[in-house]
Amino acid sequence: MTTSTDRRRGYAAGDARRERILHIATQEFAEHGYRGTSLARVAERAGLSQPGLLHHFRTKEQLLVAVLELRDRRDMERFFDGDDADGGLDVLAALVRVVEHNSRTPELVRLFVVLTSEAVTADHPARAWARARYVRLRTWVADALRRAADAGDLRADLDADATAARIIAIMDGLQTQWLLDQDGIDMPALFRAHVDDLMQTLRA
Amino acid sequence: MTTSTDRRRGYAAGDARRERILHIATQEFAEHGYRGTSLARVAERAGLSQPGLLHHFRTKEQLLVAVLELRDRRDMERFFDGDDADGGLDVLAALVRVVEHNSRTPELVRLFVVLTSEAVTADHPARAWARARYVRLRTWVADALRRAADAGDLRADLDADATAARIIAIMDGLQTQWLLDQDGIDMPALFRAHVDDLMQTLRA
DNA sequence: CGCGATACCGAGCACTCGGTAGGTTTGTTA
DNA sequence: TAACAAACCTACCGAGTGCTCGGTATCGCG
Repeated sequence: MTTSTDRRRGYAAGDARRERILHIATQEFAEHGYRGTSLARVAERAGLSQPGLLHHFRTKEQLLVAVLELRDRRDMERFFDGDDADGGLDVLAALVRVVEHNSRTPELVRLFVVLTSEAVTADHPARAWARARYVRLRTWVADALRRAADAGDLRADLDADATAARIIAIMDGLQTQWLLDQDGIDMPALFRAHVDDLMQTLRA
Repeated sequence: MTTSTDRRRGYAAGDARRERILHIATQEFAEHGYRGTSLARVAERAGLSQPGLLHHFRTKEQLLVAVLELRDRRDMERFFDGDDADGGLDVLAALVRVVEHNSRTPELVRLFVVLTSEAVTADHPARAWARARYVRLRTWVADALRRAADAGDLRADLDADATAARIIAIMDGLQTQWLLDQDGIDMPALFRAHVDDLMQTLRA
């Protein structure tokens, strides 16, 4: 089961196994999507039987949720590590660093691109997650932009919500193009150029 | 089989049936992706048996290819209809119109978003198509931008390839956000704002 | 009319899917 | 050490997958 908040003591072997399962499931979901991933294959790679896997995660959907929760948690930790607090304009620099980091971990980028887009199909278990994630991201970037405007770093009349949506859109769009042609697309450079142009337009 | 260039005479019933199958398959692929779509369901909705469907399209993959070819053809016709020829700066206005049209046909947008992203997974039959489509789109927008620069409408030092990649990225990124929250995201307005900013930055 | 191509259908193939039932072994704790 | 939960296993299920085989009925042309 393993929701994000359970404190179990003992049974270290089980915990280790769950961790390994999540690691492998992350790879499989990234490479084949949710529908294209089979529990049997995940189980085989994790070194147990398929019912053995279902002992730890009762359904395929619960496995997916656990993978997404773990990744969200990891990403949050990573992001609010180097520079935390409010930030304001720093958020743009932080996003550039995120894109640079992403360009070194294509498998995790693939996970988000594949699952997010798969989630726009009917009755997909990750739909609510994808939607909530976008709301969270947009709100978060928009708030930072507003703080930057209040601090006088950006024009007071900027449309923070629209700008946030556009920044996130370009991150996502570049990821797709980059995954299909990693040699032909310089994702970090393209994103940095966009942020530079944005600064030029929005500077107070 | 029905490749894009075959001129068969007679057998109107078969042609009509194929057209209907393609129409339904387009909907199914858009709603469930390639992996989530079943031939049996497409056949049922088209009013024939599953082997009957496979008589017209020998494999699931061939059905997908036929759907993609038809859509590419339709889109090209639509786009090069109102204003054709070179265009230069007109291309940006044309792209704005495309986005506005897209906002009225969410199912077709979904088709591209779902299949393109599914295509970044391993061994996906639409991978080559998605990659080639991006190369084509980028080249096409970049060429138009270069013509606009040559004509003196845009700065001579603009990076046409990078700008083209970014424009397409934002179109795609906005589509994903919009599909997940059609009421919360004003896709045409956001794209138009981006193009306006771009013009301001790149005007000669 | 004759003849080949087209347009199907029913049955079934070999396989995979997520999930269940019921059991044994291993580990932890009182 | 007794009690119990966790960590598996084998065996299996029903449903669904894309696809094939072998047929038949119909269509269109010479």
